[in-house]
Amino acid sequence: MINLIPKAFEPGKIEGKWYGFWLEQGYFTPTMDPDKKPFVIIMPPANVTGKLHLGHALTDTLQDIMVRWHRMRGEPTLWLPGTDHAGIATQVIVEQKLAKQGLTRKDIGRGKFSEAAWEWANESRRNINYQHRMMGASCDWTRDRFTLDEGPSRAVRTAFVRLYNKGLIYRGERIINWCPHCQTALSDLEVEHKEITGHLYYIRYALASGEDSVTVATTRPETFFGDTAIAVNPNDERYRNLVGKDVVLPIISKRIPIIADDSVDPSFGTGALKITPSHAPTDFEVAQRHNLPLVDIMNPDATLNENAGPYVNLERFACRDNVVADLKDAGLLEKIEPLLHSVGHCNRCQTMIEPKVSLQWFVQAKPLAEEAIRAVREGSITIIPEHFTKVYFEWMENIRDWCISRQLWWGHRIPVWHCQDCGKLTASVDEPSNCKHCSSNRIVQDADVLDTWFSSALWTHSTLGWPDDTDDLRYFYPTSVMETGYDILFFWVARMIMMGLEDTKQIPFHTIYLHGLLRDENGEKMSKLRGNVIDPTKAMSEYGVDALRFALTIGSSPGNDISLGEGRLKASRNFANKLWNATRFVLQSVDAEILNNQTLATMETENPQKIEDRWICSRLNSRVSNVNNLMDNFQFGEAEQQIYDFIWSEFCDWYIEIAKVRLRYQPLPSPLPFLVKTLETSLRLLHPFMPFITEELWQNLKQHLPNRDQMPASIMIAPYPIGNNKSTDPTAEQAMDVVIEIIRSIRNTRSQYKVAPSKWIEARVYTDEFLPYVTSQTKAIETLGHVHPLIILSREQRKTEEDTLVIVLRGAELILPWAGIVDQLAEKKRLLKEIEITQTKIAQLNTRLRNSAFLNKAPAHIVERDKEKLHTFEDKLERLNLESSQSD
RNA sequence: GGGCGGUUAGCUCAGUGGUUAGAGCGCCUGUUUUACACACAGGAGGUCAGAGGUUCAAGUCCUCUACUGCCCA
Repeated sequence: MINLIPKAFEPGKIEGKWYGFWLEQGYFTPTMDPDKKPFVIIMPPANVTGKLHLGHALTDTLQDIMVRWHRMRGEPTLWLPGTDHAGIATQVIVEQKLAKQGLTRKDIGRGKFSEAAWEWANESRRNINYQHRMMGASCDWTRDRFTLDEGPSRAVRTAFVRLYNKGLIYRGERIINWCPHCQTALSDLEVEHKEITGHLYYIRYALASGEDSVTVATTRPETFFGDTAIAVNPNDERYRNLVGKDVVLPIISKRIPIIADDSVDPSFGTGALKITPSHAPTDFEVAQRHNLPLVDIMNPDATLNENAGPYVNLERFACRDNVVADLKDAGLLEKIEPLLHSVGHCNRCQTMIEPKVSLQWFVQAKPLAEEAIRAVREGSITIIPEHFTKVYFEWMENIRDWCISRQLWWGHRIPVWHCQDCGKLTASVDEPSNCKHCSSNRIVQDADVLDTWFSSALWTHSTLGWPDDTDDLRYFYPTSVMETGYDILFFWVARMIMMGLEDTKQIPFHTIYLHGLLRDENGEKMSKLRGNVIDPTKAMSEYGVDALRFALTIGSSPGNDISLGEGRLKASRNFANKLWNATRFVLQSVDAEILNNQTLATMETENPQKIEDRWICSRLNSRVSNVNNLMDNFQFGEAEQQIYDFIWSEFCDWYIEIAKVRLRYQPLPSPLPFLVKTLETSLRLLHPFMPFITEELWQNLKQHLPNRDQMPASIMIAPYPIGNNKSTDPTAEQAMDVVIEIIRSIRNTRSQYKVAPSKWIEARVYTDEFLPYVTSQTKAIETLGHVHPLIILSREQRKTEEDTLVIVLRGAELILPWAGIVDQLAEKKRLLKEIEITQTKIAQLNTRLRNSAFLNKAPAHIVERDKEKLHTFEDKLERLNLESSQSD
C-alpha cells in the first residue's frame, strides 16, 4: 500500500489519459437548461498557418480557467473552438510551397490552387486542434467551426448582401493601401507605420509661360508623372500671383495648373506641393476638392506603367534613382535634404505600401460605429482593463471606411455578380442565374475575396448558426466574455461589436477581457530574430502542461504584459510537485489508518474541536472566499497566488507538519478528516488553473475515501468550493498565530545562537489568555522547534531567573534558559531596540486615535482594528519594560 | 503631432485608499528532520521615479516633471 504514487510528479504520464476521459464523458458539451443562464466564450479562431505559439497557450489558459470555473459552478458552459482561414497568410504559405515546385498560382489556376490551400488548411487545423487538446482546453469539439465552413460562409454572404442593400457596402475608386508584394489591397489597420530616414528633393518646374519657375519639395520624385497640379496655400504671399497659371512637367512636357488649397503647410519645404492624386492620400483629397484628374502611373507590382514615358517597366525605387539623376542633369534638381518621415509597410511582408487609387469594396463604418460606441458607453459591454475603453472610443469616433476586398484566391468570394450586358451588379446570398436588372444570364462573379477580418467580425453569431434562428443562437447568444490580446482590439473586437449589433441587434458579448503580450524573462519582446521564443510544446514536455498554464498566468493582471522564462516555469513545476507530495503524504496517512483500524475513522469535519483544525478550516474558508471574489473580478493571477500561498505556506508548512506530530502520537481526534477535506477542497479550488494534476490526485484520493461512491466521476464536474461564514474563526486564527510565533522565535533564536540543529534545548512559555491553546500544541512546539522539555505555564507561575533569554511575543513570553551562553549585553540591546520600535508604533497609533477627524470619518471597523492594535502593542510594551527592568 | 500605459527588493512582477508594502527567481547561513533537495529552516535586501496637491489616511486618487514602452496619425 505504500508509495501508491511516484515520488515526483511526472506530468507526461497523466495528461493524455485525463483529456481522453473528459472527452469520452462528454463533459465539454453543455446541456442546455432554459432555467439557467449559460456561460459562453467563443474562442478566437487560430490562423491555419501551422502551429500554436505561446500567445495561443496564454489565451487557451485564460479561457479554460474561466470556463472550468463556471462549469464547476453548475452553469451550462460553452466554449466554442474554431480556426480561421487567414487569407493572405495562408495564401503566402501555399504559394511558397508551389514555388518550391517551380510553380505559381497562376500556373495551376484558381481551382487547383484552392485544392492545395484546403489540403494545407485541413492539415493545419488538425495540428492546431491537437495542440489545444494538449493544453487541456475544455472546449466543445462537437461545435468546432472553420471560417470557410458552409455555415459561417453563408453568414458572410448574408451579412454582405444585407449591408449592400442598405447602402453600407459600396464599390468605389478610392485611395487604398496596395502591397506590391502580396499584390492586394489592404485595410488601414494592416499597414504598419515606420519612421525611416528618406530625402526631400527640391525640384524646379518651369512655368508654361516660360518666364519663371516653381520649386516643389517631395519625398517621391518618381511619381511626378502622376502629378496633376501644384498646390500652394491661398495665404502664401510668395505664390499668390502664380495661382491659376500652369507649369510644365519635365521630361514628359505635360501642362498642369497651380492651385490654392488650405491644406498646404507653407512652412514645409518650399510651400509648394506637387499633387499626385493617384498615389498619395492627402493629394487624393485635394484632387477631389479641385476636380483634378487621376493619373495612375504604376503596375500592380510597383513598376512604372506607360504613363511614365521613358521609365516604363522600371521598378519604383530604381525609377526614383533614374529620375533624380536625369533631373540633376537637366539642372532641375535644386537640392536634396535628409528627412525623417513615417512610411507605411505591409504588416504581413513588410513591403513598403504603395498608396494607390483603386476600384475596391468598402464598408461605410460610421453608422455601424455609432451603435458600437453606444453599447460600450451605456455599459452593455464592459472592457477589462477599463482604460482600453478610452482607446476603443478614440478609434471608433475617428473611424474610416473599411476596405474589404482583397485580390486573393483564398477566402470568401465577394457575393456580387457583374452583368456582361447591362454592366449592373447583382448581390446575392445564393448563386444567381440571371442579372436582376436585365435578366441576362451573362453574369460573372466578382473575382475578389473578402478581408479575413470580415468573416471574423461575424464569428460570435456565425458560429452559433446565424443567419438561421437556431437553438444555439437563441440560448448562447449574446455570449459572455470575449477574451483576447489587446493587440487585436480594433482588428477584431471592435468590428465584432459593430457587426454583431448590425446583424442581430444584440451585443455579441457582455465583457471583453484583454490580456497582455508575452515577453521573455528580461521583459523583452519575444521574436525569432532575438531567439528568445519559448515553444509551448517544448515547455509542456519539459515542465508539464499544468506548470506552463500556471507560469503563464500566476501573478498576472489584465492588460499587462507577462514575462515568462525558465524561472517561472520551474517555480510552477515545483508547486505542482509540492502538491503532488502533499497528496502522497495524505494518501500514505490514510492507508496507514486503514491498516491499523481496518476501516477509516469518521470523515466528520463539521465541528472541529482542536485549535489547529479550526484554524485550517478558517484559513481555507477565507482563501475560498477570496478566490471566488477575485474570479468574479477577473483577477485570475491574484486568485492563483492565493491558492499557491494557502497550499504551500499554510497547509503544507504548518497544518501538515502539526498533523505529522499528531499522527505519530495518535491522540484522538485524528487530523485525517481535516487533511483529506483541506486537500480535496484545495484540489477543486485549483482545478481550473491546473486541470491535469488536480484530476489525477483527486481521483487517487477518491479511491481511498469511504464516501467515494457518492463523489462525482470527475473533479471537473465537481462543485467549485464556496465560502461559508460558519467556518470563520478569529479565535483560532489568533491562537495559532501565537503558536506559530513561538515556534518561529525558537527557530530564529537557535539560528542566531548557532545551536546545532540536532541539539534539544529546554524552553518555557508563559501566557495567560492563550494558555489552553498553546498547551494543546506542546508536542507540535517541541517537534517543530526541537525543544525539550517544554513547560507552558500561566504568567503568575513564572519565577525570577538568571542567565535566561527572554523573548517577548504578542501573546506570550518565551524563555530559553541557556546558562552561560547568553550574551546579556547583546540581549539588553535587543530588548531596548524592540522597546523603541514598539513605542514608535504606539505613538503612531495614538496620534491617529486621538485625531477626532479620524474617529469621526474613518469606518468603524478600521478604528476598532487600530484600537485593538494599540492594545496589543501597549501590552507588549509593558511586558518588554518589565523584562528590561528585571535584567538590570 | 495626438492618445494610452509603465517606473515598487539585484532581476521579473503582484498590490481592489485602511496592519509593519508582498511573491517568484537570485544572494548569504545551515539541514539527507520517513510527503517533497523540484525540499526544509533561518537571514540580508525598499526614501514605492521626482515634486506638489486632495484626504482622518496615498504605493494606490489628482496635477506637473523626468525617463521608458506601445497605439494612432
